[in-house]
Amino acid sequence: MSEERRLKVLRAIVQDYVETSEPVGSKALLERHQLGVSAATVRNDMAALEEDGLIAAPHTSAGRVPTDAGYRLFVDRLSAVKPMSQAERAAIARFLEGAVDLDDVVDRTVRLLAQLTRQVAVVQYPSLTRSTVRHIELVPLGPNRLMVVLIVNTGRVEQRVIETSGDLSTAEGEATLTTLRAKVNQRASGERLVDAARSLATLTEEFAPDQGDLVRAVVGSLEDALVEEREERVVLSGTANLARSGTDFPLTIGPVLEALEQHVVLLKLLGTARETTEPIAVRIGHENPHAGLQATSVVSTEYGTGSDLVAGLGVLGPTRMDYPTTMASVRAVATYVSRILAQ
Amino acid sequence: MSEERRLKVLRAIVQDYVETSEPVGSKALLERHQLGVSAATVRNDMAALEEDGLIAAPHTSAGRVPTDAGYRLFVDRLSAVKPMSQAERAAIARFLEGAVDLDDVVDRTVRLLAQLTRQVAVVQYPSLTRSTVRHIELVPLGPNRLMVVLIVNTGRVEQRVIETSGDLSTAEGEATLTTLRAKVNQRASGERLVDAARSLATLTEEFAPDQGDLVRAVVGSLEDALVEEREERVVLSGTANLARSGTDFPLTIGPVLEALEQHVVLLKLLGTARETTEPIAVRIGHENPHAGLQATSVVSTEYGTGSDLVAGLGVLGPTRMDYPTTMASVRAVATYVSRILAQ
DNA sequence: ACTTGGCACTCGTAGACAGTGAGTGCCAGC
DNA sequence: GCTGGCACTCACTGTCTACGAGTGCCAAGT
Repeated sequence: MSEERRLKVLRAIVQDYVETSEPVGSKALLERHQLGVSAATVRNDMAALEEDGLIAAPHTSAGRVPTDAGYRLFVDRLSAVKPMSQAERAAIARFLEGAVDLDDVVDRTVRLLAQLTRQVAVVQYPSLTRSTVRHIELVPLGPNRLMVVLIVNTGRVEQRVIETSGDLSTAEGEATLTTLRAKVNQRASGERLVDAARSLATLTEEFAPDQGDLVRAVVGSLEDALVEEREERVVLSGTANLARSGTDFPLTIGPVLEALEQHVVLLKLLGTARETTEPIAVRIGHENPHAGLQATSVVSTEYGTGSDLVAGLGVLGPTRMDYPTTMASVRAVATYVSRILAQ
Repeated sequence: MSEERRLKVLRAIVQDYVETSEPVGSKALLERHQLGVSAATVRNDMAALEEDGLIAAPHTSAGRVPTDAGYRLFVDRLSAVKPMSQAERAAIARFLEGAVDLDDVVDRTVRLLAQLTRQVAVVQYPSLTRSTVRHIELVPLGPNRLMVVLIVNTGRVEQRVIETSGDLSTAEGEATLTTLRAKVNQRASGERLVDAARSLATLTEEFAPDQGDLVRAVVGSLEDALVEEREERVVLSGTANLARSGTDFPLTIGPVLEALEQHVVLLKLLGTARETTEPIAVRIGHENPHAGLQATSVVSTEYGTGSDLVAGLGVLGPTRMDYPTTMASVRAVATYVSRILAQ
């Protein structure tokens, strides 16, 4: 019994099932693929595949459907990422190039990805980890309220509002603020975020004790913003595609939507993309940690400019998904958005 | 035939249908409400109501279901906003008070609203229309790229990146930038956004012709940001509730999700809230302009601090919705978030 | 002029039942 | 190890029936 032909059969099953979304039987397989063997032989192979847990029958005497393990094997060994046409690549590039700022880049990326794959697209905001501080601004909002604005070289802006104990509206208060603004920028500008945080920590010493509270408050809030990496934000698009995906699983669409609302879950999904050695990570069905996503697959990858700016991006859809083309789209979009970000 | 009793019947039908999500017949109505009349009488009344287009029968010999017009009458004349308990109000206030910045306020608001109403919540970011400019920062990102940051007194930050023709990295370029930064702030700081835009328009005259390009570019981008009110952003939460809402309309959930992704549509929905005189606007079924939302209702209102800071907020759900309690939740959340924003 | 009880009628729903066909498993032969 | 053949299993479909919820209408009562 040729191992090779068995895999061919598995591949044919996956392809047919993805296309028709119906369990595929031995006869249908013969019609649609030139396997050069008879139906009975295919049946034997299918029995073996079922034995191995790669396919399963929903019920007696229906066709077979790939299991998660079957998809996994298909993705790992039976498929190649489908190359995209030159025209498609050009269209992607053109669409992304119209972006005016970082928000717009991310926005366009996520929309594009959703449209290309006709699935739910998830894009993480570029992380600040390796970025540097461009500028820090302190804006008084009232006698006891101060807004701290952190501008990063990638174009991201972080803002915090803090309550101060001393009165800022007095002449003395304003003077302190001016000094503080200058010193903070002197220490932090141009530094990497982690370094800036470290450097700011010792700033309190340079001020009189009675200004200590204000300085501590400002520095504390900056450290927060710098270290906590709070801007681990994600954007998503194409949720409507979930409803469209065949009569496949409109029943379990609820849990999926719930999972999508918990951005922490999405971040974890995209984060694990970095743990693999593969350029494109695929997580299939039960391989997903989250309970609501066990009927879905996630195709994700990294994007960004070198080691400077790294984030994740990907799509989520039913396990019955066209992996080769989806992977191609994800890869292409990641490539081009990285290029745009590099300017 | 007492007009009054007929309305009582309509109210009973709406209430029962909202609760059971099944067409309600004359008999069931008698069991659950003390109407003091017989089934036959109720039937006559129901026939009259159907004649008036207030209720309809899904098919012969099933119960009746309210029409959009029926809900409308119910909301306008047959129901009162259900007051919330002191404990609930306290819980809302406590939850919102934990917010650390504007983003967080909006985020918490939308989550809270979704959870309270068990529906899809939509919150618009506070609009800048009446706000004033706090500060403008010009940050060079490279020899030919400049980031313009606009900080508004409400705490919002807008950013744009522009390409410049002249080289900014020369000494001369930096000097121009410094001057420009000073002049721009001098003219715009403290002004209302529209006024600032007007005031900036004449700025070009103060610079040498060869700097005109740069100045024009910066001013143009600021005017964009100031006038275009691009930060008409909306956030939403609770989309998973759509799936849960009975076996009501999981069929048409697709179009709804699509509509929700088009933020322009949502903005328009919230915007029209301001056109009514009612404190809380209710748009029912076909009253919605968007085709995908004709099976849904929107309950929305304004929030913000006086005339200074006004935006919309609301929830969206199936037309079969508990209007009195939903309206109560929307009103309460709007009240408290306004209070928080007023500080 | 309403209200009421009664009654015939309509249909949607649920259950039973048989027929059909896709698909399988197995076996004997090549 | 492949192939054709054959019996078997079930899901699916369509039809038929019985049931019951609910209506519309009418004649009688207040």
